[in-house]
Amino acid sequence: MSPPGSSRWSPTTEQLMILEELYRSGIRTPSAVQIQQITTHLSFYGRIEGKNVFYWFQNHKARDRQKLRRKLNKQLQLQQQQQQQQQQLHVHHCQLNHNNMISNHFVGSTFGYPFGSNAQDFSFFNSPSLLFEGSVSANTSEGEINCKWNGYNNQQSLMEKKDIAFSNYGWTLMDNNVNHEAPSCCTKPLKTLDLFPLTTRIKD
Amino acid sequence: MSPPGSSRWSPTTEQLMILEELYRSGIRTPSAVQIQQITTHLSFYGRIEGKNVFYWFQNHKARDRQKLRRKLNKQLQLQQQQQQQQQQLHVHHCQLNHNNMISNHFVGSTFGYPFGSNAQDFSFFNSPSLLFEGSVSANTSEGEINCKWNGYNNQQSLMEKKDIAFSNYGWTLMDNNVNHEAPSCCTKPLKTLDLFPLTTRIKD
DNA sequence: GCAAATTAATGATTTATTCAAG
DNA sequence: CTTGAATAAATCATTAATTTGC
Repeated sequence: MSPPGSSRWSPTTEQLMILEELYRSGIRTPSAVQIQQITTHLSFYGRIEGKNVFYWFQNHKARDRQKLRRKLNKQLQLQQQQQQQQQQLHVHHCQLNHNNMISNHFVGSTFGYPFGSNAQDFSFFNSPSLLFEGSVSANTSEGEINCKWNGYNNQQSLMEKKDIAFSNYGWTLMDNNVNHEAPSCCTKPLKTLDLFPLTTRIKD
Repeated sequence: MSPPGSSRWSPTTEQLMILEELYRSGIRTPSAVQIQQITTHLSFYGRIEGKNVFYWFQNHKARDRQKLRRKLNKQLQLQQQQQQQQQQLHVHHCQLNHNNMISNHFVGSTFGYPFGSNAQDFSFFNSPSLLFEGSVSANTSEGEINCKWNGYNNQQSLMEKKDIAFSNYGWTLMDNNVNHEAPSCCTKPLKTLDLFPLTTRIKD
C-alpha cells in the first residue's frame, strides 16, 4: 500500500478494517499500551508505527464529529427554512389555516452514530493479547456530541485515564519498536523497546 | 518547589529562568533531541521530565500569542472608539474644521516582543552539549502574529523540522530517562534511554 | 501573623484547524 | 477529495498568590 520510499503511512485494507472495527467497538482514545498492542497486531498486515495508530483514531474521531456536526447543521438549516416558509404561509393565510400550524420546537431525534449495524467477524481480536478495555462496551452508540454536553463520562471512564501519558513528542523513541520486516504479532512475545542513541551534540 | 507527592511539576526558579532564557533566545518548538538535552540539563536543578519541557514551551508560546492578541484587540478597539468620536466631531463641525481631520489609517508601530533587553548571564549554556540550533537567531523579535500571517517562516526554518516526530503519547517511554536522584547534567555522559517493559496483557 | 477562602497562573489534556501527500 | 501528520487553540485541573476575617 505504501511504496518503500513513501513519506506517509497508508493503511492496508485489512489494517483499515480492523481499525474501523475497533473504533466501532467503542475505542476512541486508545491508551499507550493499547496503541502498542494494536500496532503490534496490525504490523502483521504491513508496515505501521504507533503514531499511525494514534493519529488514525484522533482523525477518525474528529472527522466523525465533524460529519455529524455538518449533518445537524444542514438539518437545522433546513428546519429553519421550512419554519420560515411556514411563517410566510402563516402570514399570508393567517385567517384560514391557523390550526394547521407546525410547532417550531426542535425535534432532536437523530443523534448517535450510524455504526454498529454492519459488524463483521473480527473474533480473532479476542485473542489473549488483544482484549482491550474499551471493547467491553461494544455497540454503545452515543455520539461524541453527547460526551461534550455531559462532560467526561461513559466509555472514557472505562479506560484507565491516569495511566495515559499524553503529549507531543517521543515518536522517535517508538520507531524501533515495530518490527518492520517479520510479521511479529502474537507469535513473538513483546519485548522491551530499542531506543535511538542520544547524540551528545546536535548536528551542525 | 514541587512537593514530593505532587501530581504536577512546578519549575524551580532556576529552571524557569533557564527556560525563559531559551525562549527569549528564539526556541519555540524544541525538537525531541533538544527537549532531551534541556531536560537533562534542568534535572540538575530539580525533578523534571521531557514532557514538562515540551508543555512549557507549548504553553508559553501560546500564552504569549494570546497576550499579544489581546493587546492588539484592545488597541484596535480604542482606536475605533477614537475614530468614532472623531467622526461625530466631524459631523458636528464639518464646516469649521475639515482641515484638522485625523487620518484613520492604522498605525502599526508596536509589534514585536518586549523581550531581549534584560538578558542575564547564561553563558554556561554555551557548553558543548547545549548549543541549540535555535539560539543562533537570538533577539530577533518578531511576534507570532506575523508568523501566522506569513505562514511558517523565520526561526522555525532554522530548526530541523523534519526530524521532529510529534504526537500525543509515549511519555511513559521517557519517564525513566531523567535521573531523578543524582543531578546528572553535563558531568554524566548522555546514555541510551531505559524503557518500560511492555506487558502482554492489560490489567483487569 | 495565619489559616480559610478566592482569585490568578500555569501545567496538562483534548479538540479544532491546517498542511500536504496521494 | 480523502486522510495522514502536525500545529494551534481551547479547555480542564491543580498549584501559587492574594485577600479576608479573625
